[in-house]
Amino acid sequence: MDKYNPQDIEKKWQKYWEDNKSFSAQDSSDKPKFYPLVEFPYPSGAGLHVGHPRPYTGMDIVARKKRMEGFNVLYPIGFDAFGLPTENYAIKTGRPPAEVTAENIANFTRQIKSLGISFDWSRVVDTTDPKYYKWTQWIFLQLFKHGLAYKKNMPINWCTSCKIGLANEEVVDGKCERCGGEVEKRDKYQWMLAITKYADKLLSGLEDVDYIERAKVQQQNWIGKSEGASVEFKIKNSELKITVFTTRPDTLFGATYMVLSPEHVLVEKLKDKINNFADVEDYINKAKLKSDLERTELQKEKTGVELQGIKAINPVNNEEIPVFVADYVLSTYGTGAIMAVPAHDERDFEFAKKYKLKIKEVVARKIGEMLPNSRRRDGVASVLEREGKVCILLHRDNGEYRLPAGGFDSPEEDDYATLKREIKEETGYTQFTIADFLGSIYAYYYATTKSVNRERIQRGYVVHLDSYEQVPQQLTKFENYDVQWHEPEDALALLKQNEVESGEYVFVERYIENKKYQGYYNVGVNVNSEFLNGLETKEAKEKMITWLEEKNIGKKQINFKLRDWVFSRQRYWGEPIPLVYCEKCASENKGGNEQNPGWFAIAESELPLELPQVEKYEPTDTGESPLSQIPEWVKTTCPNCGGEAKRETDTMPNWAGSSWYFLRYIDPNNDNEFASQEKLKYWMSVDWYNGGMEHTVLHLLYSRFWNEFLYDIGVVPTSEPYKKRTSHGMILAKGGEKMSKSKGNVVNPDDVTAEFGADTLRTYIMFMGPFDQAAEWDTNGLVGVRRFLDRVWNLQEKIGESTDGDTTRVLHAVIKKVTDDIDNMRFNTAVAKLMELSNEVSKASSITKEDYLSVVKLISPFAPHMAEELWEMYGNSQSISQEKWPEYDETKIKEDTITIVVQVNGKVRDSIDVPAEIPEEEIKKQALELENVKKWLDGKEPKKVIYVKGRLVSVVV
RNA sequence: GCCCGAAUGGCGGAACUGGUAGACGCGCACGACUCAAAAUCGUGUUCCUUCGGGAGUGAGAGUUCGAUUCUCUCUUCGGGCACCA
Repeated sequence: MDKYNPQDIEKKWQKYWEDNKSFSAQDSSDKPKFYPLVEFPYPSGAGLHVGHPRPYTGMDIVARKKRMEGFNVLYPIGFDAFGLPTENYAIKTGRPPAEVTAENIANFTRQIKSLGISFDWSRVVDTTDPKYYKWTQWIFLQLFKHGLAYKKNMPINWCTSCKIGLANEEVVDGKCERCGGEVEKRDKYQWMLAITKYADKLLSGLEDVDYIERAKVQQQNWIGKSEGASVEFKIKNSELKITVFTTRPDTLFGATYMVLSPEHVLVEKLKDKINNFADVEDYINKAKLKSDLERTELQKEKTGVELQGIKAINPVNNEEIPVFVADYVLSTYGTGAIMAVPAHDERDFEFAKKYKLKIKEVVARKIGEMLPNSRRRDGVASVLEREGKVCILLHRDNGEYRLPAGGFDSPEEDDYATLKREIKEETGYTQFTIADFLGSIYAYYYATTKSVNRERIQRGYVVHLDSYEQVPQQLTKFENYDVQWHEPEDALALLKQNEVESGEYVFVERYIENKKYQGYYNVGVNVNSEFLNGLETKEAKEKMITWLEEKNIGKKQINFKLRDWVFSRQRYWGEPIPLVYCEKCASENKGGNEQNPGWFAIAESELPLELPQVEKYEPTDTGESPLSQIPEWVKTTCPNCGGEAKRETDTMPNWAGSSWYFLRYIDPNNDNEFASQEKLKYWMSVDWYNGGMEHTVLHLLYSRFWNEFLYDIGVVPTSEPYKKRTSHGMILAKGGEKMSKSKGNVVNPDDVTAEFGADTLRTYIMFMGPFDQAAEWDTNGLVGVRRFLDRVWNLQEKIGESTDGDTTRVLHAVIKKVTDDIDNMRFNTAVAKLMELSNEVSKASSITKEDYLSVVKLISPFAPHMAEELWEMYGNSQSISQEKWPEYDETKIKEDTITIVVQVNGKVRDSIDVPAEIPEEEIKKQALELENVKKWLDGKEPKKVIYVKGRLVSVVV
């Protein structure tokens, strides 16, 4: 027998697969289809590192097994090759990006092929190939024609030292990634895609797909749907209005001021009426200078400036309220203005405290359950304090504890008067000052002292006792209390004894936790809100929206965090945007796109609009794309009037090519369509898409958006492109660091395959740990996996006349386990089971050829080269990848004799071997007769004997 | 701050639906083969122990005959979002 020699074997089979097109998918077949997908790589100059093979191998194992289970599998690969690293390399070396890209792709291809992944190499796509980006441009034109692309003035990141516009990803900690220079915002007209029009679809589409939960949650958060209302506030002595978005229209009565973002257009419009405009302008300029980072980092203290001379009118009570400009309000969310409700919003509360603005409470926390025959009696409660202790009253007859509290005697009585009266009556103290307000509670409860149900709004106060002098308590029949002083925590414990959650308990809790009133930011019951009083938040919202809609000053509104997609890059190495601008048509308002006067799509027959050759790839001083430096390319004729016109010189972001590549794999060489309808119907959707967590928001969302759009215009068969989405963990260098060129800790798969072989690399990467978790690279681990493969190879020696019973049983159990594990991407435990199987066979005296080949088939998705070689050696001509996946026989897994563990009081004391089908009574009897069990029973009668079938007997004494 | 996820031997990790914790691999120790070493094969390997046992899955409580698994509180680490009105 020859030794296992992966280097020779692997080259041989890679050539065989290539020559025989073993993994080419069939566009029509009787077999069911299966379309697995991995994210295609960016072909960098650095080549592959060991992180790349993880998703490729994982899905390869799934794909290979599916083929053996009789599926027609399309497992494609390609290259996402537009983008900055190549462009930056071109700038540095002056070499054309296309040339560099071709080299990198060739290298990546060689490396990926050396791993034995069963990709269909006849369908490779390259996003920089004009035959491919012809259709990227075509899709963009469809978006343009359907009103989903528009040009808008947007701030871009401008590096002051490189003098170029940077993509967001190139800005690291507010500095330029390349030179470390300052980055500032500059406004530029940019093409935008209206992804926000698909916000609802992108959100609801998540309900029907099988994505890992994290990916769904991240997308949901990114889309950020919130339901609420828009409300108009009039400005006093002006025709102008301030419109706000709020998720809490129920708190409108508590809106005591308004805030505009520094960028809000109204500030300029109100200029003449603002008495302190110089101050306001100064504040706005300072806010503009702050970078995004500073604005969010300096969130410790809120700042703002009042627009003096301006008052807004709260539409629900016609109160005049002040208006501020403050940068804690974002121009990019909602309407860029808010109504501030300091009592029920943490940020507004903080701001109001600082600028001493009115805080009006309109929502009270709700306590208890609605009781029948409730009687409303509002009142106050006081946390009466003295030397750090608080006053508690003990009822002499029923032992109930309470705080000094009571209801109002007359409608005119205010809180202070009620406190004064009640504290005197119940405690005899008369000298005190109000130290703090603790908020309101809306409570339903049973008043034991008076035997009635009550419904009450209770306002809580911290009351500081100034003198300990007591007048006699004014006891009545029901109010018969002893005054006690307790530490606040003890008081809380005593109040808790009342069993019913009381407002008073909550006040002492707030007293301890907050020390003072902090506002209430949750849902509750409306107070101080006229027609909303007594309503719970949900009903109050609805009633307020109805009221606003009736008065025509507001309406129900849904708002999203998702923003439109900035689609322009002032860069060379991207798809040219195939649009033309005609000044003449624009000024004469002739034809063209409604939202974009003067802009026209080029004729489809002119696609692809190819990237021209240029001398230099640097962006220009003005931040224009390098394409603007080629007059002969820019100059063109207007598709509308035939006159002179200019091409758009911006290019697309590199998210564009990857937003639809899964469609092109289906029909990669089609020159007439991006893919044939027939083929799309056969292959779509992608059955299983695996990728990195870093792409769950942008790439996944963008590609879902494009696919949903293409579905809406009737050119793809499914709304959602991916049925299932999983994620792989990163592979880290030793020490848990990320692998990076600068740290010099990158492991190149070429070195690993040269030393150990591709099959060892593949199997090791799968064995490292759970597929979806990060794993540390450890060369020692490779040794163990190589030993395993050597052992499997050497098991040939065991081939003989028979397989013994134990080995047969293990084989069938492993078939079951491995099949199940692959379906669930539990590759690490699948490999462990295969190792157990090979250990088992090593120990056995012999194994039949048929059973040995079953072992080889089970290993084939992990170590395909070795499996093919062994398969060939034992007289089979067809590739093992065409063979049938082993099936297990449940009856062969069953054991005749099983080991039952016997526990006494939860501790294992013995075990017995019994026939598998032993009756419960019999096993219990046997267990109790065991010497060890008798010893631990110590003569006592067992209280209980539990039998868990096939597992254990538990004896309880 | 908010929302997720995790924590198990010297190390990576395993454990079905609550039922013998530590599968599998690495490392280590001993043994076989060898003049010797490597490779390979075999045996052992959670900790403590008076060898009867006892303790043990980040910490503390709870439910249970029985908890790595379920509930609550806390600690640490990782990830995502972050003034989103």
